[in-house]
Parts: sequence; C-alpha cells; structure tokens
Amino acid sequence: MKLEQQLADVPLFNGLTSDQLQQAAAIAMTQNVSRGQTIFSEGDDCRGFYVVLEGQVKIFKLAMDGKEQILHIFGHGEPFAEVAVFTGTTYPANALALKKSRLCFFPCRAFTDMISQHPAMAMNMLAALSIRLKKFAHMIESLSLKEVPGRLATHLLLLSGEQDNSDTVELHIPKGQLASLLGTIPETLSRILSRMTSQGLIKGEGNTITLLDRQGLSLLASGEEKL
Amino acid sequence: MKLEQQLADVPLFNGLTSDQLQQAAAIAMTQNVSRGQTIFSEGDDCRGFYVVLEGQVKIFKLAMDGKEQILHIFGHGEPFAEVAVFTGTTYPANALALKKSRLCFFPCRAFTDMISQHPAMAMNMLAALSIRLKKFAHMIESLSLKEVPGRLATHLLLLSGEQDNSDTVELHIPKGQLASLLGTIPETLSRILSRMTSQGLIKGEGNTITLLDRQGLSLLASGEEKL
DNA sequence: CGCTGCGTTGAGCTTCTTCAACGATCGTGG
DNA sequence: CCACGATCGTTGAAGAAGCTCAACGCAGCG
Repeated sequence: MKLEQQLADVPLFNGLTSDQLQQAAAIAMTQNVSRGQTIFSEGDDCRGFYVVLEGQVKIFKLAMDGKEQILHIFGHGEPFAEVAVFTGTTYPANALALKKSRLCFFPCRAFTDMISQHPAMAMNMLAALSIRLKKFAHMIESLSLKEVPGRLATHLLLLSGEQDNSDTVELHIPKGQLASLLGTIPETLSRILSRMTSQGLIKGEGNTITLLDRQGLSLLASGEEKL
Repeated sequence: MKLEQQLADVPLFNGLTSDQLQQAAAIAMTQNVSRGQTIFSEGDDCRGFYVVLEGQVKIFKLAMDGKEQILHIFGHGEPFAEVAVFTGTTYPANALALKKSRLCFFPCRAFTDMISQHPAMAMNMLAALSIRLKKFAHMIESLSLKEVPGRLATHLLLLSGEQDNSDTVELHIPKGQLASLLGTIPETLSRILSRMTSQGLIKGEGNTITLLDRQGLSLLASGEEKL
C-alpha cells in the first residue's frame, strides 16, 4: 500500500487534502523494527517523531534498579515522540517495539515547517497533545490516589470501553507489561488478579479477562471500596 | 496597566504583533479571585481557559477520602486549562487560588479561532503543551519509581535551578501543599525533612531551605542512595 | 484570650516490594 | 520427537515504606 494512503488513516492528518497528504508522505520515511528492538533511548538527540503504521510500541522510563514505568503503549495510527520535537530537546524517555512493527519517521524540521503552514494539522496536533495530557493526569491521579486494585479496576473498565463495552476484554500485552503500566510489579498484579477472581469480580484466562461484576469494579476504581 | 501590555509578558503570546496582542486582549476578560477561592471544579463544562496575571493557582485532583494530588502550581504569566479547550470537554481537574490572584479569561471559541489564524500562537501553544507533558512524565516517573526522599531531593534541586542555583531555596507554598505536590502527606514530608536535616543534607527554617550537600541530594534524587 | 490553621512527633498498621522457589508454555536445536 | 532453555506467570514468607490516628506545640488573628 502507498504510504500516503496509510497516512490518511492517521487521525493526526485528518482534514488534509490529498495534496497535503502527499506532501507529508514525501518528507516521511518508513522503518521496520523487530520485536524487542529499541527505537530510541532517553537522552538521545531528537531527530524527529514517529507514527506507528503497524505493530506496537511502548514508551517508558527506567529506574536505577531496573524497574520500569510504562508511560504509553502506542498502536496503529498513533504518533509518538512529538513532544521532543516541540521542546527541541533530547527524547525524554525510552521507546521499544513490543511487536514487529512498521513505523513512519518525520524529521523535526520538515515537520514543524509543515505544521506552521497548515493550521488544520496544528489543531490536530494540539488536540492530540491535549488528550495525552489528560491521560497523564489520569495516570498521576491513579498512582498517587489509588491503590493497585483501584488502578487495575479502572484499567479494566477503560479497556472494556475501548472494546465495544464487551464484558470480555483483551489485554493486548503480557501481564508483566501491564504491571509496569499500572506502576507495580508482576507479583503484586498476579496476587490482586487472583484476589479479584476469588471474589467473583473477574474471571481470567490467559490474556483475556471477563468482567463479572462491573459495579464492584467501579466501586474499586473510584476508591469507595477496598478489595 | 493595560491588559495588552500584560499579555505581552506572557510566553504564550510571544512573537505576536501589537495588533494581534490587542486582538487577544479584546477577547479576554480579567477576573479577580481571593485566596482559597475555587476557580473551577473537575467535571465543570469548559467555557475557556485562563492566564495567571498575578498570584498563584493550583490545579489538583481529589480522592474520595479527601487526599489531594496537586498536578501543577501556576504563577505569573502561565496559562492553564487549555487542555479542556482543545479536547472540548469538561475540566479534568480542580483549580483553586492559593493567593489573591488576578486572572485573564479567554472563551473557548474566540481563542481557537485566533489560534488557527496565527501559526505563531499555535506553535507557542504546542511548545507549552509539550513542556507540560514532559513535566507530567517526570511526575509519573517520580511517583512510580522514586520514594518520597528521592522526590523531595529532586524537587529541591529543581527549585534551586529555578532560583539562580542559590543554595537557599524558597518553597513559595506551605509544606502541606508541598506534600500534596510530591504525592505524599504532611506527616511523611515532615519526618523526611527532619531526617534530611539530621543527616546534614539540608537546613530548614520555615519556608526557606538551605541545601548543604548537593551531591548527597543528587544521589538521593537519582535513586542511587537511600536516606 | 481562645480559636484556627499549620506543622511536628509517636505508635501501630496496611500495602506493597523483595527474595526465593516453582510450574507452565513455547520455540529451538539436537 | 524430545530435551532444553528462556520467558512468563504464580505463590509464599519476610521486610520496608508510607499511611492512619491521635496528641501536642506554635503562630497569627479576631
């Protein structure tokens, strides 16, 4: 498939004419990465930003002792590392492919030029950054004000929302990565999953979890009740 | 002082002609708030965003049990609540004046119109949001990967950086608020401050803290050492 | 003078992490 | 085809960090 057709699918480029899309495609380069491959590391000089065409990428911070905190997991159509472009500094976190992926790379300069010429793109980008800020605020709230069961319940309900409100949600990532996303460790997550199961809140089978008691989960998520 | 002169001082409006500044001033309204006054609450419909002309405002989330997590403290020249404008939803957190303040309010619509007409403003806004995202990422890292002493050390070194690298830093906020900013409670913060003092890392006097051992603080901040 | 907000200190408890061991699954190479 | 190692997940016991609850000191202010 042509690159510009794939870009048409990316929310960031919504509202662009096909001419403009072509222009965007012209300054971009595709890049294939294999599972487990590092895309960039915290502190690297920012050369540009990426869009995930296919696959899955995690953005994360590392502690001295090796513990990691995942900031974001990006999939099809999502841009990442734009922040570094606009602050004009080094990448503030690490990026690694969780699956074999195909990325699209936009060099800093060409991209900022393009944005300042197309107000529609600027607005799209502002909306994208705003949504991301909201997610971060949510994450901060979770980490600071909720205990792990509450964070997990919130996450499960969110996933259900993303997946047609189905009671059977697909995690899409290994449990260890989920732990890292929720700001905890695999051991703790495992214990809490089994506690939730034994209390009839959920039923788990591999990477698929069935929500059995939405109301109970909501109470956990809001912090009104403890596990 | 004329409003447009004050706006010229705001980074967000950098690079605008005086005509454009006047235009911005025309759609804005000033608003005075007293110490402790709520500016908006989480879930309120977004009518527009604000710039702090004078004073101090905190943005925070509240837990069921009343514990609060401060997301940001804004002072002179800083905009807030732009996120709600671009996502077009309700305010995602609470805003309250920590001091008697003067604000400048911009209605959603007039502001987005203005931004799409002035690429310079769009770029300024993108830069502002990016910096904010970086700060949030930093906060998430702190909350998840560092213990309270490390967070405090990081914060003190950051404050010093903002204050001419002086060894004597001014907190600007009461200690209870600092606790809430660092994701902990006043009791814990108090204990850690006294532990740091007894170990010769700092010396505190009211709202002013003297850094006695920058290197020791750095080791704490990076997590290489424990208190 | 008494009140209220803020900060400090102590004792006990909860939650989470650490450390260690073990089981399951999967892909690879013999 | 089986054996092996690697990755991943689970479980247990012990320990650490931070929170809760309660009491107290202190300053500012009506």
